[in-house]
Parts: sequence; C-alpha cells; structure tokens
Amino acid sequence: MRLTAKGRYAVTAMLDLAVHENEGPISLADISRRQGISLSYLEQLFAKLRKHELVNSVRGPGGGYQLSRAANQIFVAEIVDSVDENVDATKCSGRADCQHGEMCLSHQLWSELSDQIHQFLAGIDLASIITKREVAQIAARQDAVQERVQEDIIDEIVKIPALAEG
Amino acid sequence: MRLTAKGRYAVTAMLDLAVHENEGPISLADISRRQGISLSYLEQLFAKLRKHELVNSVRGPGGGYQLSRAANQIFVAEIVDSVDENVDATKCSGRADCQHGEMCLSHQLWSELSDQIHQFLAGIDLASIITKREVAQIAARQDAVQERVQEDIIDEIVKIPALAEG
DNA sequence: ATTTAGTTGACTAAAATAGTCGGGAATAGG
DNA sequence: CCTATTCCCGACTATTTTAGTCAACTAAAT
Repeated sequence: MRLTAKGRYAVTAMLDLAVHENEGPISLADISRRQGISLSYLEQLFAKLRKHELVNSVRGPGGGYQLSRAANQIFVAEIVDSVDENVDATKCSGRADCQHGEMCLSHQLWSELSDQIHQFLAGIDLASIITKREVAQIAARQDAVQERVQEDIIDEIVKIPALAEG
Repeated sequence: MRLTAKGRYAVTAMLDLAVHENEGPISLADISRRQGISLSYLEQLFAKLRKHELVNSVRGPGGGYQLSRAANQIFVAEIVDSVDENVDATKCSGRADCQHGEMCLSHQLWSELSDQIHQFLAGIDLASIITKREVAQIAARQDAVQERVQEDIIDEIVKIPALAEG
C-alpha cells in the first residue's frame, strides 16, 4: 500500500466526478481547471482508472468521464491501487537476506500493518467522503475502536511481571 | 500523510529495535544485515528519528540505538511523519486556482480523508504490532467496523427508489 | 467537415529515493 | 595513548518516480 500525491490526485479527480455526478460526462479539461491538475497528467491517470473499470468514457463533443458505479460503491483503496500499479515490495521473495527465519519478521509485521491500512481505505467510499456527516460517523467509530484497543493493550501491559518496576 | 518505502524502512527498522529491545544498544550494522537496508540509508533515517526523539544513540564500541520510550508508547504515525518531513501539499495556500469557493472542495475532502488515515496510524504502536495476537484482534474489530459500515451503505442503497430495478 | 474530447505512445524536466563516499567525533578496551 | 567501533554529518550520485509536454490519432456531435 502506497499513498503519494499521485493517489491524492486520482482520488481528488474521482471526488470531482462524484460531486458533479448528475451533470452528465465531465471532461478532463473541467477537472483540470477545477482541481489544478494538468490535463495530460489527468489523461495518464484516467487511462488507468478506465482500465480498472472505475470510470466510463464518452467521446466526442459534450463527452467526458463518468463514474462506472454509484459513488457509494467506489472505494478509496481501489482508486489508489489503480494508479499505483502495486508491485508489492513487501514480500521478500528471492531476497538472499530473507531466508534465515527471524530475518523476515519485520517484513511480515509491516505486511500486516499494510493490510490494515488497505482494509481501512477499502472501507471508505466516495459518497461517504462527500457527505461529511458520514465521515464524522466513521471517525467516531474508528476512535471507539482505537480506545478499546488501547485499553486492551494497557491490560496486557499490567499483566507482564517484568514491567512491574518499569 | 504519505506512505512510501521510506516510511516502511523506518517502521521496519524501529520494529527491529523493538524486537531486540532487551539486548542493549543495537548497531545500524545489525539492522542493516537483518533487514537488508543499506547502512548509509539507515544513517539518514536514524538522523531524523533521533531529531524527533524516537530513538537514543550510544556512541563507541558496543554502541548503537535504542527506543527512547517503551515500544507501546511509540506510534507508527510518528515514525512515518519523522522521515517524511511532511511539507503538507494538501493545503492550497497561495494557489491561484484555489480561491473560488467550490474549487477547494476536493482538496478539503482529501484533507479530511488524510486526517482519518493519520489518526488510524496514530493509534497503532510498535508493541501491538509485535504481539501478533493483538494485531489479529485489531483486524477482527476492524472487519467488524467495516461490516457495519457496509451494512449501513446497503441500508442506504435499498432506500433509493431509482435503484429498485438495478 | 469541423470541432470536441478521449486514446495512445514517446519523450522530458524536476524531484524523491536509495545509496555511496569520506571524513569527522565519542568511547570502550587494550 | 592507540585503536577499533560506532554514531554523526555533509556532499555527492545513480536510479526511479512524478508530473508534465507533445504529437498523432479515433470517435462522435453539430
């Protein structure tokens, strides 16, 4: 899972499409003007978004792009994955350094964390970002989860005898 | 919030420190060997981690680095922020394109999403990553949250009359 | 036909990434 | 004191990614 300006551009552009969903096809020129992203760069990004079937294209005058599905069925993780061409560098397949058992530990740990982040973004759709209240609700739930996690961690810590004296 | 290989290296190295927490100072040479990250690159990363007071250094033979706090008090978001030198490109301060009200909408939406991701990573500490069971528990709860969100979405969808026929 | 707008591919400037090199300074052990 | 180890620091470099340009082409609407 990678999260760069490229992914931000893609999500921003998709949000622009979602916001203007009921205005027919939206041209890249419009998005370029509104979001301050160069037209040619948008072309590259939308080539990938189209390939991954996140948008439909309409050619000719009055043409442009539309979301391929309802905004609440398009998730942030899909968008980011589409433009990032995940080469997945977290696997240490074939790496000479990564054969001796313990060595892969951190890689594996990161991989798990990475999955968490991906799942998190896979649960956020464009519609929920736009209707701000929903985002706030997700945030509230998220906070609740984290509070519970932290409580549990503290529980575990006090159980460790070695840490009794600090 | 950015998430690149650089941040992964930093988190991986910090996890290595956390795993070997009770073995005294850990040299960068050790981390380099174990994690397959070049020594000089680690030096750059640890210069930043030290500047942000996430690690302490011990010079001389037998020296190395140690976590500055307990592993359960060091959070992934801190590590990533330290090495990424957040220049925060999401704000459209001074941008000529971003003065006309509606234009900033997507930027703002992304900014909120970015905050979500940051909060998510700010709730995950090194210790909880290492004790795998806890990670699994977090994952399970995360799934539960996502299920609820998805259920809610489905609830909303069935309420939309226009979608009754598909 | 002409214009609009997507499609494609090659190319490029600038930045970030990942790493190198070479010298320092602190410190433990002999 | 000397030496090996290790952090510390800055300059330098190769590679990759980012972001963008350019040009030619195809589809469709008027």
